[in-house]
Amino acid sequence: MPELPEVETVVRSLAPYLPGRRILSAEFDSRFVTPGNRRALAHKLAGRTIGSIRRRGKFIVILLDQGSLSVHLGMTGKLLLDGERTAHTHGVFTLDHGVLLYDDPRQFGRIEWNPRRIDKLGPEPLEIGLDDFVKRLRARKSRVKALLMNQSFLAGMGNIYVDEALFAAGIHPLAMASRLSVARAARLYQSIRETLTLAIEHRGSSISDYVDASGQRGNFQILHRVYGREGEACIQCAAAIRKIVVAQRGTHFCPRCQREPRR
DNA sequence: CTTAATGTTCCCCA
DNA sequence: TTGGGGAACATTAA
Repeated sequence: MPELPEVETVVRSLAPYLPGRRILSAEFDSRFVTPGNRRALAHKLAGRTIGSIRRRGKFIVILLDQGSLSVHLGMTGKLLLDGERTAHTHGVFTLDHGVLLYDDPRQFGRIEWNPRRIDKLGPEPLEIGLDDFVKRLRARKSRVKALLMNQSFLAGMGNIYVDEALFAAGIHPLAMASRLSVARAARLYQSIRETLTLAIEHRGSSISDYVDASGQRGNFQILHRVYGREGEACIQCAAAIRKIVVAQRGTHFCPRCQREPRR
């Protein structure tokens, strides 16, 4: 469920409530979501006070009075404030006021103490400068779709927003990054910024079950122009949207607006 | 019954 | 060192 706009929305929905809260106790029951010693993790969290909550790439980072906690929502993870426990609730944070639940059917998400994975993330797409982005992009010999999904190149983009940004930029997902002109790379930079900014304004995309911490769905899915629209008419040229597989992910694009790169 | 799903990591190969 | 391809992780819905 979560790419940058969804994670940002979750963080914003928690920010008014979490800072200053004390974690009275924590419980974890999944060896996938919380690999390692779950009781030790719960023990480290008990008694901690939450300082702040922020987003880095697709990670939610909660700074504590001692140490920090990171939550990655994987594909189906949810952080819910005062929500109902289900068969897929794998984390429970009992606070001095309220309860924070981690719910994740597929258990691809991770809850980690002092995470080091975050150190390997590339720059934030809404913070990197144009020149830096263009230079980094054109230095890579990789399909542009695969590159934008690579979190060490750029942090936060996922399958939905890469497809949407490439459509907005008129770039084919199989185009080689190193062969994009400076002008086309610059257009991609702007398309990424506009797509992500608009998606955040619409509180993210709820394709199947994404909700923020208060259980509210996002609305950006109704504005998707290629993702999930295979066979439907392109909103710009009416050609049928095509779906192929790139980097093992369903990839949607307009064959007319995003021309096949010549090889 | 088979396939695909908003993600990441690891292994093998070029 | 870089990048591509495939498998794996667990669950559900179409």
